Amino acid sequence: MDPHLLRTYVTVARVASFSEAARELGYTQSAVSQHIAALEQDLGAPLLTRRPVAPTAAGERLLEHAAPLLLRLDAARADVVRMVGAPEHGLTLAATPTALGSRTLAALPAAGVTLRVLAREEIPAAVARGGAELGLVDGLTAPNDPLRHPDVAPLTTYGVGEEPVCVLLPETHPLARRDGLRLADLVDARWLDAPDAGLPLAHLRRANGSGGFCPALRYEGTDVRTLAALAAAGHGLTLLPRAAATGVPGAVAVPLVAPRLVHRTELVHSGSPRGAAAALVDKLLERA
Amino acid sequence: MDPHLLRTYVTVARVASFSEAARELGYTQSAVSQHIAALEQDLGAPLLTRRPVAPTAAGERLLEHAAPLLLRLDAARADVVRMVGAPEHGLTLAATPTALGSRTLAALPAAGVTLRVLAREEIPAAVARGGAELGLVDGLTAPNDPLRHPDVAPLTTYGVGEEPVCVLLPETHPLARRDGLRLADLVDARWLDAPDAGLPLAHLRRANGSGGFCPALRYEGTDVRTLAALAAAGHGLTLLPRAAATGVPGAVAVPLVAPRLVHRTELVHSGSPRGAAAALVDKLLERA
DNA sequence: AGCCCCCCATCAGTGTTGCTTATCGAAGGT
DNA sequence: ACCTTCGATAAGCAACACTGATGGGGGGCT
Repeated sequence: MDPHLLRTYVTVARVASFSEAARELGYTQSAVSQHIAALEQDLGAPLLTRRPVAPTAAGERLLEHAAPLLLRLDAARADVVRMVGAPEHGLTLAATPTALGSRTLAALPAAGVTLRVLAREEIPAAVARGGAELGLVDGLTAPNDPLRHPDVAPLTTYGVGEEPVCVLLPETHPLARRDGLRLADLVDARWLDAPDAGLPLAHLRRANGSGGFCPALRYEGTDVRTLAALAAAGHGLTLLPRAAATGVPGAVAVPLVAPRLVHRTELVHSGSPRGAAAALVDKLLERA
Repeated sequence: MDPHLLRTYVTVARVASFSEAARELGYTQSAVSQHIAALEQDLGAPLLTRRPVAPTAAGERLLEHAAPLLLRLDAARADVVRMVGAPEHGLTLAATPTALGSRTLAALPAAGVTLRVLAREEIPAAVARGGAELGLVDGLTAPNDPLRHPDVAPLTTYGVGEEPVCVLLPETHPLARRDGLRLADLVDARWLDAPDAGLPLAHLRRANGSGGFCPALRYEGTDVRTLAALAAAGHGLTLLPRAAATGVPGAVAVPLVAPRLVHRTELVHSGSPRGAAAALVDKLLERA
């Protein structure tokens, strides 16, 4: 179970080709073939069908393990190297679009910041790997409940703020005049599924304890304005933190009153931040 | 960052000796020395001080990563091998002592079961490694909230039951006549700290949102009767699920009424259980 | 059908790696 | 001051991992 073997295995599984994987990894096709054979012999079972190349049942299982494993490996090396190497000057911050409130933006230092907008699940990974010193993740929870992050590595998280959640509806929507909405009444509505820009429907399903919330349109970008425009145009409802939901032309933001959910954003970093990262952490926390 | 190097590194750090680690791993002292040197060169920093052998700051950091990493590696191999190998006949169940309610015990098949009582945090690891097919973990949460497990591997968990929580007090205790107790009133009481037998104080601190709950006596065994006897003898309070707290001679069990916490037990397994394990899972879930 | 091409498996060869044995310098105990 | 113990280093050897070449089997195109 050498990590190298695992790495070639996942690439082979991804590109569904030995030769292509070899090219990608800079090996010969022969080496890749031997890697897979070694893994299969080690585990005592075929992992891939050949022609077409596709994971077997055991292979699927291994895939589930391999990705987080390799991620953790990268995270470990990055974490140790980071605390050894010189504190770089630039500061990279990975965040979801909805996690970037005005307070956060105001706290950023004037220069030398790289802001990287990523999908929600990629942020802990990016911070762990060292692609970003700090991460801002948001999500839906009960007040004061921490978010659930994929546990990719030993990361530290702090809550940096909670905000009410609103449903964004077109002005013409029959419910647009309400003062507050109950989630249970919206189970059968048409929803936008925008896991990277808005708040994921999966959080809603979990909060509501049941299924429903079938998506009418799926938006795969990370641009909140587009998402809001989609909602205003009547393509479906979406949830946004209040600040992001107000002032959208053609749409109104109605607070969600039941269940009691908040839009919570958390700061995540690995180990002990240094330099500009540490300063930003302090700045964000002192007012939290 | 070969796992072999990592493994020798953690053993060296554990036993604080190159030579001793070499003996334990079946290497020569020279090999161990080279392993550590390779790691240090790879990461670009010393990981251990020599004479005495102790981890440096970077080494400490690496240690935090290494243990879960190696665990996941074992878990991956065990998981794949498990679904390939023949379904063994015996069934091994790992559980905390307080997770074993009468309902669970009644559901066990008549023969061929190995029951392994472990500390709370070891159970997910044991299930992941394949040391047990199934695990039963318990803990304190808000009603219907899932427990938080250390995320050692992709494991599946189901709730199998929730039960009221009681404070176990000596009969002579001034609060023993109460119908219910509030946690906030007990912050400054003397508590037993029995992380493996009872319910960990850390859960309490988290639920109560603050510190306090300083332990008067620490009990490191896994025997609930002893723990109850300690409480009855006045060495400190402890929390137990109602079933385990009732009928203790010399002690009374008073329900905890605020905050609303329940003793929740969850069934954890990895992948798809087969044979006797699958039967037990069904049996436990159908009545949940 | 026949042909060709692409893909994966296998084999032999080779450079590198990883472990062992042997030896040295340094620190601590007696 | 001696001896023991511990970790670092050097040299040698065996196993390993990768390369390049070759072979067999399918699918697609004509």
